[in-house]
Amino acid sequence: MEAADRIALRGAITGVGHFAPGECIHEQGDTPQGILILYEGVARAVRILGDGGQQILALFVPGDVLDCQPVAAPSAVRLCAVTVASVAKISRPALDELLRKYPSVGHALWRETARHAAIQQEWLVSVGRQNAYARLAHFICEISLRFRASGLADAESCPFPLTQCDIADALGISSVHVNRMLQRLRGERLLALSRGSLHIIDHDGLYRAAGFDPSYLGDSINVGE
Amino acid sequence: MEAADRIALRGAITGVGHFAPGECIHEQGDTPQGILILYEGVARAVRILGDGGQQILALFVPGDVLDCQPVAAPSAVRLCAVTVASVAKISRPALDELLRKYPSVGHALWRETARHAAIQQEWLVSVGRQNAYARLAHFICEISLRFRASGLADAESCPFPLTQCDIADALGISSVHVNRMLQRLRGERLLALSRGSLHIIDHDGLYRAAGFDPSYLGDSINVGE
DNA sequence: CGCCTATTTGACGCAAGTCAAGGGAGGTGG
DNA sequence: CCACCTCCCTTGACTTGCGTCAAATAGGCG
Repeated sequence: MEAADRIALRGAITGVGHFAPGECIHEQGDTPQGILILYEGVARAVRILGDGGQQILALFVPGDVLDCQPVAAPSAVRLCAVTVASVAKISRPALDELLRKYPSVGHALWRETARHAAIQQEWLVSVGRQNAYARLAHFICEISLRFRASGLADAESCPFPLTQCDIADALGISSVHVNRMLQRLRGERLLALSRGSLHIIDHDGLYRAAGFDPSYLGDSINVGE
Repeated sequence: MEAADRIALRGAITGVGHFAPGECIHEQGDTPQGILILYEGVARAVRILGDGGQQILALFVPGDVLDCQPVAAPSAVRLCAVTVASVAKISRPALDELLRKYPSVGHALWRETARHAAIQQEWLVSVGRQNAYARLAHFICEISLRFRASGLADAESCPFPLTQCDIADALGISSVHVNRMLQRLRGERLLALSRGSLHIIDHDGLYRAAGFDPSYLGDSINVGE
């Protein structure tokens, strides 16, 4: 994204919201009035199912656009803060104006939509074709890379704000089985994970266990401070 | 999509390709030179895995854009014809020109990207949180609706060009289990499926078994003849 | 008619789900 | 400063949905 576009995007912001962990940012079924950009913290998109279960469909780090769509339509997911989070909002009229004046911003947002579709596609491959062990390893690889890219993590260790139940809801397995597979990853000295902090011990080993290829993670639109 | 945009899009077409069933339209890892729009037939996007397995990530019907992305990047999937198919191509320079002259075409394509992301999201929910029975029912509901919307099916019956192995690769289960679940759907008198032709007997019953809500299927960009 | 591919069926094994109970760790209030 | 509560993690025992292997059957086509 060009510097001029970034400035234009920042100039179009019509409000900033602050959310506590677990708080709902946007409800499933409601129609979004504009787009939301995550500034600080971690958020997630989750589908609530009829039987009480839920599927986590995406995680967002600072710089990501939540539910990036060109037109207003009832949202198919609930957006929640995972950690304390702040979210910039660009209202629908402001967005229309912005897209009209700066067509390249539209392209950048389109690219952002495509980027999230690519990430979701990897999740689909992972959930569809890999066993729980590889799925968990893959998930952790992606998290650690995206957290690092967004400045949430340093080289040493990475914050990990998800419970094992959350991981289970993302991977489509049970939380008990997440625990079993985490034990295994720990036992194989691939990583350490405790008290909300992740440390990858054997980088290559973990990538190999996951069959992980990071090329699908492009650059986020990088809205900046 | 506006009529003017549709005309502009059609005018930008730089070539049409014809493909036999099973033939590869675009190879995984190659960088697309422009965008591809399916005119006739059915196509699919599939990820080839290292262990010989594969995951079908999308099905395309006439009017769909294959792998709709704003920028050229190595494709993460292989695109294959399922039936005999013809594909219109708009080369990268022609696309750039088109987007410059008709910004609203860009918005339509962006919407198409978002639409396919929404479909993929439903697949992720289905694969992640539903059992094989509901997954299969859901898949068949979607197929039949999309085929009908694109004019491939009439009210009576619907062409069904996929083998049970194909379904297995789409749903992330084994082909033997697809067979078992199909037997069950037949036994419950919800549908009939034989010799490449699908007939839904109990519409409501099938929707209920699948937990299917069709609202995620928006309109395709509808390029027309 | 014979080949090839897709479907069907059965037997068996395993990865993962479910249920249930116990143990920490942090937070809060007395 | 301790007691208690509430999440979350951990473990074990048992169950089951689905995978795998293998063989038989059925169509479609040259």
